[in-house]
Parts: sequence; structure tokens; C-alpha cells
Amino acid sequence: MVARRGDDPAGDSTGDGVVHPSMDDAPYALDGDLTNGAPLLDAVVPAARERARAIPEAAVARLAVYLQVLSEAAAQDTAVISSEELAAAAGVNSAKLRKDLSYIGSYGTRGVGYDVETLIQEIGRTLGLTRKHSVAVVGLGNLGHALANYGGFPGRGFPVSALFDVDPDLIGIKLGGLPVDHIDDIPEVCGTRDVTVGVIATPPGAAQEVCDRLVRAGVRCILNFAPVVLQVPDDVEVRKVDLAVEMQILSFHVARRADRLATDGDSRVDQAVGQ
Amino acid sequence: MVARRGDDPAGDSTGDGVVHPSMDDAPYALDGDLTNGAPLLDAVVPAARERARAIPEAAVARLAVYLQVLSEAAAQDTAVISSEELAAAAGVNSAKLRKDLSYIGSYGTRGVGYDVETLIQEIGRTLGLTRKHSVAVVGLGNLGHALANYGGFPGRGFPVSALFDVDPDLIGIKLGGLPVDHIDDIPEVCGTRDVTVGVIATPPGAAQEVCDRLVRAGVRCILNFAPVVLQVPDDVEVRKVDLAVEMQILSFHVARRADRLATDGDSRVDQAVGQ
DNA sequence: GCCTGTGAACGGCTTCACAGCG
DNA sequence: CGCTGTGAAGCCGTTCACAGGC
Repeated sequence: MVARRGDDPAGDSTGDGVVHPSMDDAPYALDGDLTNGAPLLDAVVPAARERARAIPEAAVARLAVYLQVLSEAAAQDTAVISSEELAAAAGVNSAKLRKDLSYIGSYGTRGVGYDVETLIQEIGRTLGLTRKHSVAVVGLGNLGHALANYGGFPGRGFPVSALFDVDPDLIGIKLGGLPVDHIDDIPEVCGTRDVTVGVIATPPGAAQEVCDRLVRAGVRCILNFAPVVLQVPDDVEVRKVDLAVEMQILSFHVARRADRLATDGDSRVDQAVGQ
Repeated sequence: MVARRGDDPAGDSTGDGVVHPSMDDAPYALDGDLTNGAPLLDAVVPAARERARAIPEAAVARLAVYLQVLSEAAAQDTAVISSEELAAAAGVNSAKLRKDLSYIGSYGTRGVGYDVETLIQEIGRTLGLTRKHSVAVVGLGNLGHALANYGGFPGRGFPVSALFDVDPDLIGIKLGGLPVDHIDDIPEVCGTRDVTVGVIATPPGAAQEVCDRLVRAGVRCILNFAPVVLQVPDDVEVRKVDLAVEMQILSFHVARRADRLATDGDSRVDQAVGQ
């Protein structure tokens, strides 16, 4: 779920994406097309990461899931996996999985399957996990505490390196080995620790203000847990995780299910969905 | 993000959301989202609540967001709001907003706008918020604690009415006024307290087991915070909120942005995306 | 005149089905 | 013969643009 000025949220979210989740605007072209004829690059640039050539947003979200499943597989010493197996474990159908993987290149072996380690490498590269991303958590209530204590987000590579709040009782103490700073220090601290991702876990009323500060400090990616739609410049990426929204979406499905049972007093069985 | 057997996540994430995302599926927003479980049917059925007539999953996620914004507006005594205003506040364009609202009926006044209270009512009805949903939280680590202490999820209507864990040190003590029960008691407790939504905040290794127990206890809606793809029967709705996935999606965008700057060594300014 | 509601056009994502290769 | 990789078809959601009321 990306929410940017004049655009859309959820997505889903997701699920989205959320999204949650999810699900929003234009795909991501390396561009370099349109404007110029474009046969160029590749050849010239060191084998120019031809990767990242227009991967649909929805596919990106799934790639992250595949990565998770592949890590599990690797932990169990599975060296090779077929599209069918991986798809089942990730909860998608195999055609979609193969299509998704094809966006990042051809790393499978026909008649055999995919090498787990290779896929992990390539998906990681595509998702930009080769660089480390410093994370700042702002707002240390219940949720903020939980996030801070994750101590380096699950799926390593996202070390939390700064904590902020306004509560004088919190400033200066350490949480998970990190000192808590006042949000007035966001510019300085974010600068010196090279923070690239901001996580907002403040009460709703403070979220926009905090967001503005982060943006002013140069943070261009924000994960927002506050139940507020943040207004940001076009070059800032926001993803929103909203528990109330998630619950309401579930609620909708409960209601729909109930309606169905009520109205379908007749024969027809729910043969819905099934890929 | 809806994930069901043989279907897709993110979501939004969401799509997300979720959700999603996306996020979805998903995504978180998270996910991405997406995945419309509602196929054809209806039609024949009497004239039955013609509402719930195939509302796109993505639209459902956004309706929840509109509801949030509308509540804020109501709190500030705004009685009427135009599609343009509401859209701006929700971060979508007005055409999409009007289309979304049209799915639930015609509650606006041409030349004027929408009555805030009426919209709140109708969206709430559509999302099934007229019924109360009892929530059970399983797994009381950092995140679970945070969720339990929310004490009735934000956006009222989702009272947490049961807590479960396996840690003997936790069983029996009270958190936010609720006693912690052992997960062996899930069937009984969920039954007597009429739990309709299960929230899984356990370590990844325990998630599937806990999920199976909830499902066996009759819970048909699950919000999963564990970084695992749950396998469930077709009639169970799962939404996944995965912090690692959200971070990785953000990471992808950071990387893409960096690539752009690197390859666009020339003139062309980033005029991308735009609402 | 203004703003809502909506059919139709558009575009992106998913699904299909098979060609291609090991 | 099996499984990947992918053009093409189909579907679904978004955007457009204007008809319809107030």
C-alpha cells in the first residue's frame, strides 16, 4: 500500500497490501526507454543491471514473500525447488510465481527447478537488500517499544539505529541498546546515522508533524503505523500499516460470509475462489 | 493482503493491505492486496441486500480509510464534504473516491457533496461494523503485549476478549484487564466468548499450529503478524501483516530511486508517477 | 453552475497454454 | 518427459468524461 499525494493507499495490503496493501500505481520501469531509442545500455554498462525493468508493484510484494519461504527452505537444506513447490508454500499458483520470477531474470533450470541459493541472491539483489538500511523508530509507546526491541528487523538487513520520542521520561534512557533522542534532534541524528527509513509509531495527532520532520531530514521512505493518511512530497514513499483498517477488512468478509449463508438458503455450495 | 490457499498475498498490500500489502496480498498494504474472493454469483437471489454486490477488494480497503478520515471530519463538526475534499484527505483522486462510494449506494447530493454522518453510517454498515467482533490475541511477546494493551482496537468495535500464550509465567496473569489463557484452552475460551477474529503474534515456528487451533475452534478470520504463509481452508480469511515484507518493499523503492539517479546521469528530471 | 454517479475506454495484472530447453 | 519461461488472451480495477440532479 503506497500512499502518496493524490494517489492511493492500501494496498494492500496490502495487502495490499497492504496491503495493506497494496496495489497501486504505475509499474516501475528503469526507463531509459521512451526518451531514447534504448538499445544502448546493457552492452555498455557493466552488463548493466538490466534487472528492475518494469516489475509490477504487486509482484514486488510477492517477491518478498518468496524470499521468506526460500530462506526457510535453505535452512532445511533444500537445494533445489520447483515452481510448483515454491508456489504452494507461498500461497500462490505456479503460473504467477514463474511470471514473477521471470521479471527478475531467468535463473531456473528447465526440467529441474530453481536453485534456492541463487534465487535468494537474485531476489535480494532486486529488492535492494545488498545495501543496509538504517531505520529510525519514532514514538515509543507500546508498539514503538515492540518495534525497537525487534533489534534489527526480522529478515535481517534493517538495523534500527535511532529512536525518538517527546516524553522527557524516555529521552536518554536506552531501549534495546539504543538511546532515545528527542524528536527535535531528528535532523542531526538521522544525518549522522544515515537513516534511510523512518517508522512512525506515534499517536495519530503527532504523525504528520513527525513525518514532516523526517522528510525534512532527508528520509525518503516511511512506514506509518499511525491511523492517519500522511501528506508527503511525490518523491517520498509511504507505506501504511493500519490495524483498524485490517480489522475492518476482515469484518467485511465476515459480514459477506454471513450474508451469503443467509441468502443462499438454497442449494449452491460455496465453490468460490479456488485459484 | 489476502492469502488463502492457492491465491495471493500482499497486497496491499494491499494490499496491500497488507494490503498488504500491500500491501497485498498485500501489503501490508500490507499488502498488496488485491485478490477478489467474490466471483459472479448473486443475480438470482431475491433482491437480497443488493449491497455487497461485488465490491472490489481494493475498494474495501479504501473504504476503511475513508471512514477514518470521515470520523476526523465529524469530530471537527464538518457536516458535509465534497468528493474532492474527501479524496485529498484520503490520498486518492476524486474519481476513484466517487467510484468507490458508488459501490455502496448513492448517498451524495449532486451539486453539494456527501453528508458526513450518513457516509459514516453507510460505510460502517458495508464493512459489517454493526456487529461487534470479539478478538483473540495469541502470542504475548513484545508485539502481542502492544496489541493487547490497545484495549479495544483503535476504531472501536473490535474488543480484545481473549489472550493466549504458552509461557507458564504468563498464564493466569492479567494484561489490560484480561487473563492470559493457555493455547490448549483456545477451543473452550473462543467458544464461550464468541471470538470471530484471531490475531497471531507468535514466533514464526508456532504460527501454523496456532492457526490450525483457531480454525478448529471455529475462527474464520485471522490477522497474521508472523512472517509465515499460513495454510488454511478456503473458507478462512487470512490477512498478513509482515514488517519484514514492508521494509523490503520500501527497500526496493530506495534501490530503484538510486538506480534512477545513477543511470539518469543526464538531463531529464524525474517527472515520474504524478498522481 | 456545481458536484455526484456511472458507462465506456484504458491499462495493468493474472491466467492460459505452449514453445523451448535440459 | 518435466519444468521453466513467456507471448497472448482475459479479467479486473482505474481513469475518463459526461449525463443527471440539485
